[in-house]
Amino acid sequence: MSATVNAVSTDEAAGTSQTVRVQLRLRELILSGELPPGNRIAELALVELLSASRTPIRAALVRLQEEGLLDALPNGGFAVKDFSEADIHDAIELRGTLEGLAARLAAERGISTDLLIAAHECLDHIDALLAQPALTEESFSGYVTQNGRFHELLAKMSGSDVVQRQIQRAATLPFASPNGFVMSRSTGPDARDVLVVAQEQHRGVMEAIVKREGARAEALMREHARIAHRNLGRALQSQKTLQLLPGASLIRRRTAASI
Amino acid sequence: MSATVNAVSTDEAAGTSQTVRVQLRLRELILSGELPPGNRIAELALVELLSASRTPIRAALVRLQEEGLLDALPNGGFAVKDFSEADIHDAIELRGTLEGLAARLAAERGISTDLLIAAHECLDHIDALLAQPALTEESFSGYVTQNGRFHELLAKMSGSDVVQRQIQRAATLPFASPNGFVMSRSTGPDARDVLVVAQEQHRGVMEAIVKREGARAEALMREHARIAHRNLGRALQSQKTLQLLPGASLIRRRTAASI
DNA sequence: ACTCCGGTCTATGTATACAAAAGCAAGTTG
DNA sequence: CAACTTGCTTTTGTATACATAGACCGGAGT
Repeated sequence: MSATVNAVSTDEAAGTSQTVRVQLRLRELILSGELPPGNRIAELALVELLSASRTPIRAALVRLQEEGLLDALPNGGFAVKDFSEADIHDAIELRGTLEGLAARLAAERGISTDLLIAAHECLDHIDALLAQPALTEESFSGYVTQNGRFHELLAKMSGSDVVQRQIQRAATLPFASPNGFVMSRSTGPDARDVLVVAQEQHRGVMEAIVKREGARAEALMREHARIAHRNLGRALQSQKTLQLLPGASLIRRRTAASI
Repeated sequence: MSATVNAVSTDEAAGTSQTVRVQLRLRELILSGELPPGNRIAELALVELLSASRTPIRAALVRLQEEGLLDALPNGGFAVKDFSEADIHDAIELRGTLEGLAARLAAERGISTDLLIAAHECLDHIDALLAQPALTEESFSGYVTQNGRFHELLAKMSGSDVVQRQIQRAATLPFASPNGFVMSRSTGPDARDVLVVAQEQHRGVMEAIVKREGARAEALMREHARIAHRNLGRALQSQKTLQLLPGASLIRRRTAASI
């Protein structure tokens, strides 16, 4: 399928098709702040930047638009979307609602032992990381990994592909992702405390699911997502912690001086 | 932008670009049951069927895949997705949850008088339609219009583009749409009663939103969506009412004899 | 007769060529 | 001096050509 010589200039992981490679690379460019929001994206620039022809680039742009990272301009072309603080707040609330739905469905329908075991492995892992009084950068990285895995498992526990898919879509926005603001909180005295609280909620949700307490599982999962609200507020106050947030450049500050 | 002669074979509404035209026509083909689920879609067949080149067809296919109507096959190409009864159930629950979120946000944040007036106009219109003891086909059509408009307005009342967008995405599946099963219930003795109940819930939600009762608004909206669950069960029992459901061919019957 | 292998062929992914519309700049005119 | 117009340039949307990978079919061998 892949045509011609497939001149892989950047010899990095490009095992897949051009379209996928371009899509991944484009997402990186958007979230890292190159390709600033608002301006129209010139396809020709991407051609030489990504060393692919316009066709796969165009396909990737369409996919990213459907994902919600790009806006379709009225006269053709795309621009990187920007998000107000309110948008981010709502995106977090949205993820919480969807994860709450997943938790409720899991509780009502029951989950497979495989998923139960995997989830408990996750949580045990996090407990081990939090057992130390002080957190290293490594601990944080480990938490991020396991936390992401737990949320992924929870979506699966819903037992519904439709719900799982929608959760994945809602978490595409980097700030709405379960790990969105975790790294931005890695410094500071109460860094560990936040994770301890989050982990307590993880345990609570699993207990509720096992006990078939749907309403409790849902409420806990919603509240769990709301940790991100507080983290958002803190992150916006400090330019330093904002740097740790992927896609920080997409946030449209209220006090925007430009234009 | 639009190249060449733009040979509009079917001279129907084609004011927009080729891609949009193809996308709309393709959705029709999928929901109407041509392009049966499971089989790979041959792009060349679409070229002569839609009289457009492969490029806009391909773009439309990608968009429909992101919408969830198509599956990407492992070795390239797309196939029309099919949905189990459980999938449809979950899609309805999902829409209910999202509309519940919209209602709660509307209640918590308050809504503009413009939206309030528009919503009440909708509901008054429905009341007028239901005032007659017997329902004509025209009444039903009117209900569908106003019902769709009400749900659209409710999404707007959330005050959040993010939420509104997600609701729209969740309602892409025809059975998950607010009007999905309404037509399939247009016959039968209790047809009017169902609409009366639904309208009562409409009124309840609006009252809750105005009174700033977020939890009530959310719960009512969820329950409102669940009307579709019962309608789904009835529709599946009768082949005749199933014909009235757009996209009925996408439903994978449990007792599928094929393969 | 069944299986394995090779050739052909079709269909997808990709690259590129082309046409038209939007944006920009410079020139001209009131 | 400003505003409008006109022509060019840039850029997108579309059409098409090409290369490769998987599918299908036929034949040979065990």
